[in-house]
Amino acid sequence: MERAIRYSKKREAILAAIRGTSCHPSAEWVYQRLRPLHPDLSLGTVYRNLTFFRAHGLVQSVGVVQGQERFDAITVPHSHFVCNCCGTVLDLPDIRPERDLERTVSAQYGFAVERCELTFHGLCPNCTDQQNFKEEPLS
Amino acid sequence: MERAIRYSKKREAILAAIRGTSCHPSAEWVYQRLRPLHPDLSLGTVYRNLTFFRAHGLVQSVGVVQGQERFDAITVPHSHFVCNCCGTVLDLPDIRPERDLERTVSAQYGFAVERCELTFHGLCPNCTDQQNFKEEPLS
DNA sequence: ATGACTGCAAAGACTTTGCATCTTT
DNA sequence: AAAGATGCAAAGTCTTTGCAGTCAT
Repeated sequence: MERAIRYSKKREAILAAIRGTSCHPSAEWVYQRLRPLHPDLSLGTVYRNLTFFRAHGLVQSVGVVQGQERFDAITVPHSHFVCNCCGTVLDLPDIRPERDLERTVSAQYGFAVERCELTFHGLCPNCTDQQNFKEEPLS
Repeated sequence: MERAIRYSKKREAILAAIRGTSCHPSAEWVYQRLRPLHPDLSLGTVYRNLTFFRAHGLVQSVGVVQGQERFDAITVPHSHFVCNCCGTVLDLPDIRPERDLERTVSAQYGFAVERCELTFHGLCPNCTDQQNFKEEPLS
C-alpha cells in the first residue's frame, strides 16, 4: 500500500517559498525566509520536505554549492551559472546542450540517462568588480 | 612573497593515487587506498592536499556525489556520467557541449566563465540490472 | 634554522533521524 | 481513531582547523 499524503501548512509554505524565488535556495535560506511567518518551523521539517519534493519531482537539486545543497522549482531542463565567489546560482534558460546528447550517451554507453546538467562556473559581474578592486588597491 | 612549496612523500602518494584511478575518488577513498602503504597517513592530510591540488590546478572537483566530494586528475574539459544508485562517476571523453557555448554565456550574460560542466545522471548498466531484478521477484 | 607539512583530535557545518506531540482525514 | 507531519534535540557525515612535532631545504 502506498503511503498517503496529507496537506500541511508548512509544506505548502516551503514549496511556495522555493517557487517564489529564483535564487535556487538552500534549506537554511528557506528556513530563514519562513521563520517570521512560521515561528515554530523547524529546520528538520524543511529538510524533510525538500526530500519529499525532490522525490515527487516538485523540485530539483542544482547540486551542492559551497557546502549547501541548492534547489530549483523549475524542473524542465535548463542550464545554470554558479559564481565561484559568492555562490549565486542563475538560470540560463536559452543555453541548451545539443538536443540528442542524452540519447547519444544512452546508446553509446548503455546508461539509462535520466537527466543532463549543463553548468557554467566563473565569476558574476559583481564579484568580478570586487576582484578587480582588490587587485587595484588605493595606490 | 609567495608561500614556498616543498616536496612531501605523502603529497606525492596522494596525487599518484588520484592519477592512478579513473574512479573519481573521494578523500576517504584515497585515504583507504594509501593506508596499507602509509599507515601513519592522516585523513586531514588527504583533505589538505586535495585542497592544495585543486588550488594549483592539478585536480578538479567533479562535484559532490552522495555527500562526498569527488575529484578528477584529468583537468581538460570532458563530460561525466553519474549513477544515481551506486554513485559511480564515469568519463565521457567524446561527449562535448558545443564549442562556443562558454563564449556565448560570457558575452550574453557578462559572466567571467571559467569552466563548463556537462554531467549526465541516471543508472549505470549494473544498477539497471539490479533494479530490474528487484522489480521481478521470484514469482 | 626556517618554515612547510603532517598527525591527531577537536571543532564546524550541513543533514538526517528518533520520539513524543500535533494535525489531517 | 489512524496515520501522516512536525518540533526538538541528538546523532551522523563529511570536512576543516589548531597545535605540537616532523621533515625538506
